[in-house]
Amino acid sequence: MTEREHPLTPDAIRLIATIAEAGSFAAAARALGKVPSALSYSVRQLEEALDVLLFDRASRSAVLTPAGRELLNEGSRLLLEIDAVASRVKRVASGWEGQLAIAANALMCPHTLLDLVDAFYAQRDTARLPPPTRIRLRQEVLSGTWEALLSGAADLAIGVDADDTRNTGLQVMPLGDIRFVFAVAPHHPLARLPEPLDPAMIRMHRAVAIADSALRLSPVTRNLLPGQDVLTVPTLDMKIAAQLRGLGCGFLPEARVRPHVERGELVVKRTAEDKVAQFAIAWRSGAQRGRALDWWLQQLDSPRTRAALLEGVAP
Amino acid sequence: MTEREHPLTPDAIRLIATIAEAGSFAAAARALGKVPSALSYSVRQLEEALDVLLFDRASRSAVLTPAGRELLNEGSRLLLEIDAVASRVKRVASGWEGQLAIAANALMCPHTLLDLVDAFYAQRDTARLPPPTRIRLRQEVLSGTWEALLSGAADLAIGVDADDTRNTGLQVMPLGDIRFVFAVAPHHPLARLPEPLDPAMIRMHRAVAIADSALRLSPVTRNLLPGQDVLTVPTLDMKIAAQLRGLGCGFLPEARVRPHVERGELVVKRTAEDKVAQFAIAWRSGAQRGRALDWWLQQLDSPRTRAALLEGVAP
DNA sequence: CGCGATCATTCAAAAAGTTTGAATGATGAT
DNA sequence: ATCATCATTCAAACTTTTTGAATGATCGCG
Repeated sequence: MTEREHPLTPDAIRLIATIAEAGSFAAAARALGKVPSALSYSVRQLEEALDVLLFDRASRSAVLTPAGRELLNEGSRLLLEIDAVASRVKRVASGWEGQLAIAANALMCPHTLLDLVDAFYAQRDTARLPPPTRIRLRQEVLSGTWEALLSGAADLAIGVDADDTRNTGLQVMPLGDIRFVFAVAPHHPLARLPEPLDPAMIRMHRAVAIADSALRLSPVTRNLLPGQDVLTVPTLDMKIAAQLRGLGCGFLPEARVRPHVERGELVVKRTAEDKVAQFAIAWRSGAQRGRALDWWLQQLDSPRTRAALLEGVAP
Repeated sequence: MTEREHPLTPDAIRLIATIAEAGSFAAAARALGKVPSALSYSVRQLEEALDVLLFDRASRSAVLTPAGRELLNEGSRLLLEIDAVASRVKRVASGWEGQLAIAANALMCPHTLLDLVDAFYAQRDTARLPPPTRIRLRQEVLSGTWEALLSGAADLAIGVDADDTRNTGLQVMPLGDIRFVFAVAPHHPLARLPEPLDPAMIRMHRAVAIADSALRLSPVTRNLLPGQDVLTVPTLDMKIAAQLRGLGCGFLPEARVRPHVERGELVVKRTAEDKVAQFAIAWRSGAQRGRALDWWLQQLDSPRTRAALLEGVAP
């Protein structure tokens, strides 16, 4: 004898809902084109399997018990989810990925990323439904973007270091450059010194750096001079905030701090050499390419979108 | 002919999961005590109903298609939810409410409320499960607590004004008193004046009041002298913060501001008369009393718990 | 390359589950 | 008190699922 089948089927839930709505077994039977005894039989099967009375039998009309009402409430929600799963399975069968994980370098403009997510979900197919693919957006710092891609935690990486050569099994296309400037608060001692700043003078002041989000590295930073004090923060925004408060000095993406510079809240100081970093987009080439990844790669192929990611200019 | 039944039943999902886990229809059939053709028939029914191929038929072993994998993932989650609903329906049948809405006066100590919620959910029955009742905790100000109860939005009200007589269809039991003190920041002008404070002097300074959360009232406040300027804030914490900053003056619950007074951050000034408010607990007596409401009323029957609610002392 | 074991699928027959229709007792409206 | 409508029970009929046999395909092994 095989395992007993689960009684809480979508049709069982719909039956309870229909009876409750119709007010009686007889009325529900008429609505369903069945005879009342068929409903009586099915409800009894469900009640016996759950070991719970769903309808009050003392009354002639169909009155739900508290448990019956609970089943009605929770069951209605379940039906919606079951329909959603069925719909989603059909969509995946049509070529969409179930989910797409995107690792974005923290230097990428978050507004532009969210604009892209918005545009992705604004798509409508012939059934007027958005793509079924669940986008998982994650933000990484420094080598964390590569890390997420190589480890399989991400399918697409936006803003990987173009000079990094760890690209086995990946496809890469250029994204563009980000120009960095050395910035301090107006009341910071370095703000008053002549340009270009002497490295020895820089070393005497605390740097503000972002902790690398790469999983296996201990918190380590870049662009630090040997022996320099350092304040480590988790995000670029906090780095900017710290430097605005004069808590330290360091390089910041020029586009992101331009408004602060224009308002006199930060001072840009030239250093011995300009600092420009080159970025790229990378994705795993092994797995079959779905429609969601296709769409994102197509968007990222646009110079305008790339510029927006790098500079924070709306596309 | 009646409407076609929904194909995504719990047993259908389990079947797909069993085949995927076993690696072949034949192995799954052996595991289920059935013949392979029964599985072949059921899978085909499901695939035809969804109009989706779930298994790759080119291979002899059972390989899921992307859609099949999606069904497996989402279906596993659905099964857990379906089981949870069945379990919950059984629990409700045993006397627990599906949910219990509690409206607490903002003057009640939030930590004590959360302690009670913790203790409620820490209960375990013979099946080692917590109560199935979902607690909906809401915070109200002034007559909002009564309002929530009378309107049916809440089943239990903690901290209703004992002097309010709108208790038709409700049961009430006393909770206790809250002593209020008139407090200002040390640098506030009223801080330097002799006691008891002259009402004319109080009227010349802005009061800080909390907006009444009662639904149908326009924002109106209590304990204001005619013609007095008033800053209205949404919460007691913000009222305290505003008064700490010297933004205004007014009555505050003595227990809640005692630490600030002890640290010299607020100054208590005597006024023409002491202010003590009496509070009560009320619940709707019409509906049958479930085990969750029973539990809460039992807890609130304790003088120690009441004191904790009023004074912020841990029970 | 040939052979044997195992696989999935098809199909007729059998078994199990659901529905029908008749009968019965109960309830509510008049 | 009477009548219409209700839910339930049960045997018969209908529908769905499972079985067992047959078939063609695939994979591993010698």
